[in-house]
Amino acid sequence: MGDISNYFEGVTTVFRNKDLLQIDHVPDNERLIIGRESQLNALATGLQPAVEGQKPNNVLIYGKTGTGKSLCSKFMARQLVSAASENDVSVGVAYVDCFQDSTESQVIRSLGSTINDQEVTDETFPASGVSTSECYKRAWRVMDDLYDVVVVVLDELDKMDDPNSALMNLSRAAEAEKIQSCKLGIIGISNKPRFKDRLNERARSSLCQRDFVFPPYDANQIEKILEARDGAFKDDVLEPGVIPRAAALAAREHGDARKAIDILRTAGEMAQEEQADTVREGHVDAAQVQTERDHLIEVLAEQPPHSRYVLKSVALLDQQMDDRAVKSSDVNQLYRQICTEQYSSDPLSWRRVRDLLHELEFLEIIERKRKGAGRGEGGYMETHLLDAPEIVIDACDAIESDGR
DNA sequence: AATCCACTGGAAACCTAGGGCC
DNA sequence: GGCCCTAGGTTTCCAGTGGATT
Repeated sequence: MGDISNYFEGVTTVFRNKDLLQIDHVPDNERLIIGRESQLNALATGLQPAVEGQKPNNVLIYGKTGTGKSLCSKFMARQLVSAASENDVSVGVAYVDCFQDSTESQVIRSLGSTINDQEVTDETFPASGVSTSECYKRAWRVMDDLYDVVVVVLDELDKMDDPNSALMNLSRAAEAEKIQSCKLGIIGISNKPRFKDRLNERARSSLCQRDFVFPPYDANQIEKILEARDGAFKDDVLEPGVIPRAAALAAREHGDARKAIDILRTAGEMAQEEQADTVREGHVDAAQVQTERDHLIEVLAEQPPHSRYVLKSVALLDQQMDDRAVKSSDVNQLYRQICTEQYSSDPLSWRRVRDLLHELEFLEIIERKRKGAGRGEGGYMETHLLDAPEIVIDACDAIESDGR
């Protein structure tokens, strides 16, 4: 081995175990989960029967982003698997993010392929080419073949196009004798408390056997959460004010622990980049701006290019109109102009632009209100950006230049 | 309270690309 | 090879809507 490693020498690192600050990191000790004792207990009670190989209760969980819903569900599912295996009960857990897999067909495919073991069952779950009902049948066979109990975690359930049909099919699997020996339990996770209203009678009664709420964390709890993960850093790297500062910033926005952890990790990365020995409060403030931009870029990068052109038009109008409302038809006008002049591509139809605006609203990047302008003037939609226009424009441009 | 209009958003249909099964 | 499936992006058509003005 020659001296190929020079690149890594002499770079001081502030991290000891950065994994602790990844958002999907699930602690292996419940003492590291702060302030969620009653929720963990409720979850455990719901899942309890599965330890004996019985059917677990279906559970519905509400709570805003970053309140520990996914974390607790994953943690408890893992506990369940090991507790059950001591009784010789084999439990399968399928975690499905309905934001990514938003149609019934995608959900069942994703579910199937996570619990599947092709070597044993000889089943496959191709992304296309097989009907949805065939995928269900394959999933039932996999469950019967491999497991005594299967727990399906449906995260971001409110982001599903039509949750009813999938929920009905899953919850009624046993009654309809689709699966013979295997028991199936569902944990549904939703950001919106009103989600229940979108469900029909059957889906609601089966899913909502038990439901409970994850309240937002307060600044104190967020501080403890961050402290619980300070092993991510080397000793004495964090200056005293850092954690309280990060906690305060995150608590200001509806107690989002995920955001707090993001900010802390980014602050560390920034300190490291400038080869500082310690992470200071200044890094935290800079990290907050950075994470906001990063988040925007992450979301926008997955959108079709024209969605970004539309958003950019909104941002430009928002910027130049001071506090006058932005009308969708104005957005369309500017969008058409930007398309031909800046990106030299054919603008999409007016109808499609309205759809893109609708999607941007759904992604919580813009906010809209319907207005009527009066006799002979028609009605229109008032659009507002949720972030500063400069950040939005910057993020759009960053993706464009990054894209190739 | 009736009117009026541009805008809104649902529905249907089209197209392309990707793929499985017999 | 023919027939079946799904997905994503788009267009076309159109009934419905809000609220200031009459």
